[in-house]
Amino acid sequence: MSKTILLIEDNLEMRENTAEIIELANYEVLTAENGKMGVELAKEHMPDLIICDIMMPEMDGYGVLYILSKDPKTCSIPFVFLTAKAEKSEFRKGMNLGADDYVTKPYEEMELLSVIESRLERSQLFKSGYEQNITGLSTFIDEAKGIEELGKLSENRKTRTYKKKEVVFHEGDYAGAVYFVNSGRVRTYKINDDAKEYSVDLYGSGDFIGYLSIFEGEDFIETAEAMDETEILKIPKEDFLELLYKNRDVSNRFIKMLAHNVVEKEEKLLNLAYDSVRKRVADALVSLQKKYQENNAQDFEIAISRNELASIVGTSTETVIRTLSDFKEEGLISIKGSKITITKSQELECLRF
Amino acid sequence: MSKTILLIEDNLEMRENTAEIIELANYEVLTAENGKMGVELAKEHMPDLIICDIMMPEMDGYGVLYILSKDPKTCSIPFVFLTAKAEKSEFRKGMNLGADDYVTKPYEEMELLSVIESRLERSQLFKSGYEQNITGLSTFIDEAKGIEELGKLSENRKTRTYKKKEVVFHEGDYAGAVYFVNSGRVRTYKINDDAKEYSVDLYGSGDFIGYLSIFEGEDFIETAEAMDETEILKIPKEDFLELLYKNRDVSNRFIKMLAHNVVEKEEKLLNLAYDSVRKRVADALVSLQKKYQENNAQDFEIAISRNELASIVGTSTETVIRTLSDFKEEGLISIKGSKITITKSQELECLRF
DNA sequence: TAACAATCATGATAGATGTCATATTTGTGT
DNA sequence: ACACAAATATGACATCTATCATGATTGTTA
Repeated sequence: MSKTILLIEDNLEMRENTAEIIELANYEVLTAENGKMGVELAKEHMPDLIICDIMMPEMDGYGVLYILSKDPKTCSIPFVFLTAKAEKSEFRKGMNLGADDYVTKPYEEMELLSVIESRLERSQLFKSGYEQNITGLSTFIDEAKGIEELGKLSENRKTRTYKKKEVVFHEGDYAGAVYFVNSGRVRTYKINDDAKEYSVDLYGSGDFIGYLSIFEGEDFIETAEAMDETEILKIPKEDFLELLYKNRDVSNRFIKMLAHNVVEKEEKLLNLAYDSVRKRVADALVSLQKKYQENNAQDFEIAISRNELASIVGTSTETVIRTLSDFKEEGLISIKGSKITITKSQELECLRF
Repeated sequence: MSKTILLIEDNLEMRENTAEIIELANYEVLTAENGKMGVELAKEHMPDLIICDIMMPEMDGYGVLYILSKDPKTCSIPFVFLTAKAEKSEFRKGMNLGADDYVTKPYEEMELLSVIESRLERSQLFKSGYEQNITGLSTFIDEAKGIEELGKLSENRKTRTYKKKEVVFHEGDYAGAVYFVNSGRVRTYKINDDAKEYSVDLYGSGDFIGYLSIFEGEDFIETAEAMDETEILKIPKEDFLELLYKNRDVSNRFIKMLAHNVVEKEEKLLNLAYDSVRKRVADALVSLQKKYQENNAQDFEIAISRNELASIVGTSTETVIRTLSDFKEEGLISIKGSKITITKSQELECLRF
């Protein structure tokens, strides 16, 4: 699906010219002839990028940026100024307001297009999980492969392959890097005083791991373990933080992602406190399916050991096994070896007792 | 300790002039007369900021930036180009390489100094992001309090007083504002299908409430209820977001706080999954004391109903009451009416069974 | 393919916690 | 100070879950 770009520009000729260029590059273009209309269109259509003139009647470009960056819905849309004002003071004013980039008129086609492309790619990086309707555990990056910025990060770096059950990092290890999953699955868990594991999060391809520890202190606060044969890229924390802080839209997406993560955990706490194991197992199965099923493939098999499932649900392995047996008898799932297939997802999802 | 700035500039007069200006602003200055020397000095002294000319013999500014940004040691040093080339193409080339800013010659003193200052400030924030220790949620606010902007927020606004048990906002209400606790205590809770409450968070004076909902959607995702007579300030979400986004400092702290919040919830999940009610009640008491005891006052009484305590622990009221009775018999706490005083905090904290 | 280890499955049982009932105490308002 | 509602305390019992034991199945490796 092609990206939508909102162009706000008062000059008719300029607007049509620019729109044409962008359309030729296969983007969808929305145009607005003044700031007010621009803001309205932005809120209504949620474009992937906004290009905006500064000098305009009704409302100037600074005003547009100001308004849009105060709304959590629109604050993380990349914003590029397009203007004849090449003067320093103007440049500084725009950047201070939080513009992501600046293109001065007259521009060359290539210049404009390269700015568009690089901004879109960057913002793609931190698409937050809930925007993509992923339930379950935090996926805050998707389609990360092939993205320029990340490409830069991974240049000259080796990916390493971890075997099933191999530990990526241990709780207490020095947290000098975050990890990026290229393929496979990883789970992170914490261990309590009785040596029981609780799975804190699950990750798939396109996810960063270990970023929380970076904000908490020197060391990793959890253990990460490959669930399959998994390919992982190691990224020094400096690089990660640079990527994170460099752009307004990226860091705003990160804030959203973290906020969503908190909410998700709170939800889990509520479930863990009062829901029966039966319901929690059902929830875990459904969210595992949603998380790892690709393109809604039919007959998706959930590949997870009873032990790992138990650590997600927060109960003993035997209890999980018993519950699965019950589900099987009731025809809600089918079991082939250690693989689980959900047969009645509707019923499983709505399970009350 | 004053910051060190590395100035790389081939023109003698320009170099001395600029160095003088920077020194007058109380920074320490290192100077290099060409790119090669600049790189060496940078690696040796690790300055806090680098100002670099573009056109130079031996190695030009782009080369310096390229080399330094490949080295993990030096890649996070803010890098500012200082140059006569005001042309767009040059500007873009530098920014694409990862320069943080651009100052064109001839510059005014104020311009240069303001760029230096803002870049140093910003890089300082990156550091604090993961190098500083943060203990609680309210720390964000404690620090924010000192920030001018927050003062402005509360000016000209009325506070409202809520009675004990009065609801500040309901789950499902439109989230058009966040709330700021001036005095008193507030708890937020969610309700599950069986109408059981789980206390998601506790707040005291100096805390913001309801900010998570703003990032999640239109409505509040939880209910907030005063635990005492409580004075609360209502802040429109636009104002809150302005405070948050306008200022790099604040948004950086906010990220830190959110990350910490996630970790805290994960910790709670681990406890809730495997710890006995006994241990969870003990933990809750200790953390309640830590949260609301002012200046380590002696004989601090925890004022909380058994019902509220149960919703924090995630268990039934009766079970909490039984556990408290046990603690009382064992001499760990004393109970006066509904008030609880911890008498052996050491033992309570280290409780295993 | 056979052998072996790991995982899965199930039974028996004890302990922890939830639920309902009821008595006692506390707090509040008049 | 009194009355009444609300909160706290305790008992009896049912239910859920963990634990330990043991057998069945699966998956892996030589």
